[in-house]
Amino acid sequence: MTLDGSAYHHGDLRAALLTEAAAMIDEEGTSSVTMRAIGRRLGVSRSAPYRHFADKSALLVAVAAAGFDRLRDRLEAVGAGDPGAGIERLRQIGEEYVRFALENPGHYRLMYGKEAITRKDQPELREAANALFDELVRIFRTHQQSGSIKRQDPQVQAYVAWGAVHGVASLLLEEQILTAVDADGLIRQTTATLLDGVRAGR
Amino acid sequence: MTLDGSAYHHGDLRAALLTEAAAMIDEEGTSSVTMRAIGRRLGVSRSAPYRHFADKSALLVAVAAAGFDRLRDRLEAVGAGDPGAGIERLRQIGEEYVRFALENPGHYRLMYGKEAITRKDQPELREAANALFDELVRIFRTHQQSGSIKRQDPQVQAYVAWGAVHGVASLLLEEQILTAVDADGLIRQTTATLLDGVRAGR
DNA sequence: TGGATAGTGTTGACATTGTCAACATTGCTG
DNA sequence: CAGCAATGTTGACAATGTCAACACTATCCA
Repeated sequence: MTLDGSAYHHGDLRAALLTEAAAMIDEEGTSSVTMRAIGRRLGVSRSAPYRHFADKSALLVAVAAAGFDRLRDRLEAVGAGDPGAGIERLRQIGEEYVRFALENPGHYRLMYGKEAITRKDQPELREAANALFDELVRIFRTHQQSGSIKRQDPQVQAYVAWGAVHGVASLLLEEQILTAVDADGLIRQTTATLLDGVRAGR
Repeated sequence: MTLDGSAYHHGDLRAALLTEAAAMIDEEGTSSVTMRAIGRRLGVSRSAPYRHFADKSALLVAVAAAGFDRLRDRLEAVGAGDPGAGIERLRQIGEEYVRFALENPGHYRLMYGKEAITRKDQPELREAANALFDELVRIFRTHQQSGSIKRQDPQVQAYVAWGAVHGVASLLLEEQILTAVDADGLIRQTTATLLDGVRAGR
């Protein structure tokens, strides 16, 4: 590969496509991502992406999967400096989850919106989401063993928690929440209610 | 309007567009709704819908709003024959909510997916969603007065509950749930956790 | 009654988009 | 250095949303 600016080959177009698509999605929504537009922004022709992704849907799937990876990294980092912080870490993780969604609205929407992504089970996306979920289950299992939360199927417990934070994040993103309601307070009460519902010893 | 089959005018195209679009959405997803396809199914030309909706987005907004209305009707009907059924009604409403989502997957996705709907605050959709929310708030307020649940801002309480059922519905819809997990059990545990978290007297 | 007029539906046209095929350029490997 | 695989470009095409110009119909008023 050449290093001068007039390179015929881009260098690392695949990675550039992923970050540029993510940026466009957060700036102007998924519908603003067209093959021509993304090519223009990267100084590349409209069909160059086809050398790296089978079609537009595959590109979006990869972007969504990368989103799950980033989200997982952020959640893993919560309380990493203070291990064994007890049940409080659960609350912090839940709040970090919602924060991620609010900071990356378009990206987050894509992660859950299969609309823009044509059928065909996309294992890449499924696996990224599952990795995030497994992390959650592990945390719940740990807290069950330490006796701080109810002993229930940790998978179901994790799904309930995941659903709750995802739901609130989704409502906030879609601006379904009245402006009179304080978003931070809503997020806090969501995690608080969840913890009250799952805490051991009634 | 004429009554023979070769009518130039459809009769009630507006209503037909709404139900047909909803049907197509649940059958093959929002992306399958094209002006040409819906016209074909209704025996009408591609641009006939423009006499009733400003553009495709406006049609989808109307479909989504109708979805919120139908959902509200169903939730209002829960326990209507057994008034004052206590806190148990909350659980039933939550479960009915998820059931609606699972029975109308495409329609439900559209209600919350602003992707397919181009910007421009669509007051019709906002109002339909708010009507549903107001109904929820009223129910929580009632239960607070009867002393069965914690005295908190009922709006926030309603948002937490709404978010939780919406989140679980969304995970189920997007097939983000492992097949080994029982969907009915997950739904029940969601409402149970929520109620435990909100019940008065710890 | 009959004709104006607004409402409703149709066809033609155009720009945009995703995608494929054919071709061009580059980098790497023997 | 020859050749081959990887990567990028342009031309073309079908599908789509949408608008303008035109056609048909119902309704209401003189």
